[in-house]
Amino acid sequence: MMLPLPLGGAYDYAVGDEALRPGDFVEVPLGNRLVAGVVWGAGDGRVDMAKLRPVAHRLSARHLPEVSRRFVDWVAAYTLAPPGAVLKMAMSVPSALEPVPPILALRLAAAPPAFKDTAARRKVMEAAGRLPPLSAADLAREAGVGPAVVKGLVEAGVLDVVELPPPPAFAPPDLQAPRAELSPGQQDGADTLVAALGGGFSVQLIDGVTGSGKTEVYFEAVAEALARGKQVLVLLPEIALSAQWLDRFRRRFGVRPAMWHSDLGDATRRKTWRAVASGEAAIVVGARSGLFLPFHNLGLIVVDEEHDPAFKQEDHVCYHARDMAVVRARLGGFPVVLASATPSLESLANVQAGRYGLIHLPDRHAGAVLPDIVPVDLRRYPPPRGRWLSPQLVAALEEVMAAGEQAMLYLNRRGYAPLTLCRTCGHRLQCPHCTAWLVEHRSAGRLICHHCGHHIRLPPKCPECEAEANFAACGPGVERVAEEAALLFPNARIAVMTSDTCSGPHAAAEFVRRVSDHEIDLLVGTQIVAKGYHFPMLTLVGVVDADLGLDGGDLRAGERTHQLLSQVAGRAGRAERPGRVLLQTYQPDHPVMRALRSGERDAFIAREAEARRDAGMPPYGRLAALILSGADVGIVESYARTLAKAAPRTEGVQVLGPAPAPMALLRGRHRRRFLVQSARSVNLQALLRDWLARAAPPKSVRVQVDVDPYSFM
DNA sequence: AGCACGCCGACT
DNA sequence: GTCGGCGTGCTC
Repeated sequence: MMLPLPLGGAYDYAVGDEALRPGDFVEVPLGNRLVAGVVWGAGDGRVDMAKLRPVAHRLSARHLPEVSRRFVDWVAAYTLAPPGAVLKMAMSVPSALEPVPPILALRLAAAPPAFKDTAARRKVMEAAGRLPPLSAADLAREAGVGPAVVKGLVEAGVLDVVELPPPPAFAPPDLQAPRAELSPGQQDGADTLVAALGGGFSVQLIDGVTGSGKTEVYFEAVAEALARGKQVLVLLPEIALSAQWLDRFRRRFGVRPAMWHSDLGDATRRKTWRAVASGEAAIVVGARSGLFLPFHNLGLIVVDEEHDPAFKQEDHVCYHARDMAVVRARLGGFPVVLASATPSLESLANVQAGRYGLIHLPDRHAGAVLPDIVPVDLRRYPPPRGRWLSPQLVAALEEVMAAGEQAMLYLNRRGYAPLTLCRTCGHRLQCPHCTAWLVEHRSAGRLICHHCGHHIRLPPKCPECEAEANFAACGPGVERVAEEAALLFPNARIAVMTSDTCSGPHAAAEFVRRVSDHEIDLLVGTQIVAKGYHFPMLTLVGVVDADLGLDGGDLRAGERTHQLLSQVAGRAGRAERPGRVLLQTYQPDHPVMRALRSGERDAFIAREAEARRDAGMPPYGRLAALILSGADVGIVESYARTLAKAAPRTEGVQVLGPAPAPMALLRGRHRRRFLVQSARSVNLQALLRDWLARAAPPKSVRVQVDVDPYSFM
């Protein structure tokens, strides 16, 4: 029996008379409570028969399909997570396993017995005769009487209680709906995808610039898979922000797809999980956790914006949803489609190696041209002291504002200023629980730690030298840039869009509407604005600090900056209006800036790939991170030394560390990190398992294994 | 993950 | 004298 708990393995239980098959959901006793689990197979006999407790009962929910169970095992083995922790993701809606409560309705009995006739009762009978079966409350409301009257009639036998079939949870997509006219290039791509649907497992990468119609191309594959009676899963990095994607889906298929993301309500989660299991939900669009839904008949996965770091889960089970989507498709024997305007180096390398097919869509449709990308050298054209917008960018903004068009300023920094220091003694306001500065959020009137949420008001005195408050805000955040813009353009309607001002799908949709309806002239935002939005009147994008994110020891810093800035640039000028992008940088000759300016992405990626190949880094070598954390720094360090002594000494394997993790203190826990690098031929998981088995951590130290780490934080 | 058990400060 | 804080240990 696999239980959705981080237990290290399956638990054995005694089975009574009830026949159980692998995949069945059951309830079993554990300690003094009952937990739901899944029959994983015959017991392994490692636990004494006398110790086994009996299965409480089988749950009525449809079994978890074999392919899902193999997927759970595969992900657990790959990530070194306990299989139960992975299963937990597949059992994220415990209440969905309970029997569906019947929907009861009332209708007139065929042969009612004699009963006392009253005016109120007549009204109810008239309504019941006129309308389809309704719930007691609805019938009372329709008849304009109190609930007691209806209840009385049921007791008198005049109204019968009938059970209604559940209403359809999700309308089936309309496959006959008129579809967008495809260009010849798009049609070729669609044909390739449709052909792939007949051929078992394959991976196709759609590499298409912003506006090239990637979505329309893979919609053809979605339509074909649905027409073949298969279920389809589309993964988006941040489904909550995808109102525009949903609009396009609705235009193509006439309905809203089932959605799956973390801020669904309980009832919707339950309904969706059940509809996926029953097959009623034919198409699901979801965040990464959608991979673990109980599909019985999945025939296609699309991973849109496949390069997006949001697909990497860093907590609990560390996995990359794009990679696991490929695994899920392989186990299910069907194709997976990856799509991006800026594909990941990993996916491009897989194309090069012949493992993935490539569908290249080089053109923006409807004649729109790619924006002009121009670096602004801040060394030669610095902004005035205490300002962040260079004269060039200000001039460009003036032109756009004068023309009645829209502009966007992009800065990947929330708040007003990333650092606050005391002018008297130089003390920097720091989070007590993390290795991080407190970020001033002036609009909220406080300083916030972006890592643990700790917050304080601006103190009246310096906590160090106790001088009367004399703090200096250092560096810009979006709030500060918006303040500067407001000073420069007092008549412009300026809005700040960050996760602080725009949390949840409704707020995001409202922002998108306000920009689309031109209620906003200038949008200042963090990377939230880079996400695939399409604003026809937006003709200028200013990147306030293009260098942000280039430094730090991150393996993918260059690649990611290139992707992010390409995506941001793609917001400019998508309709007939040409767009312009200004990148403020101190490194205009940096390869990332050169690649952006020239549009020579492939050459840039090829150089990055070469550097990674030389360094034996992914995807040409394997990499894993081990993060040790604990409240007591001494215990963590001593365990780190123990681990270091036990480190594997294998040909082709290099262990780096222990070193303080980039966030040496996070939420009050001290962190040390090892990096393990190996050749592709090495079984890294076996090596790590063996290593950790030889030096088990003390109880107060947590070890997190991150195979294929992304964030180096 | 829960939920117990088990040892040290502020209350009736 | 107890109530209860959450550290750590176990659940087939």
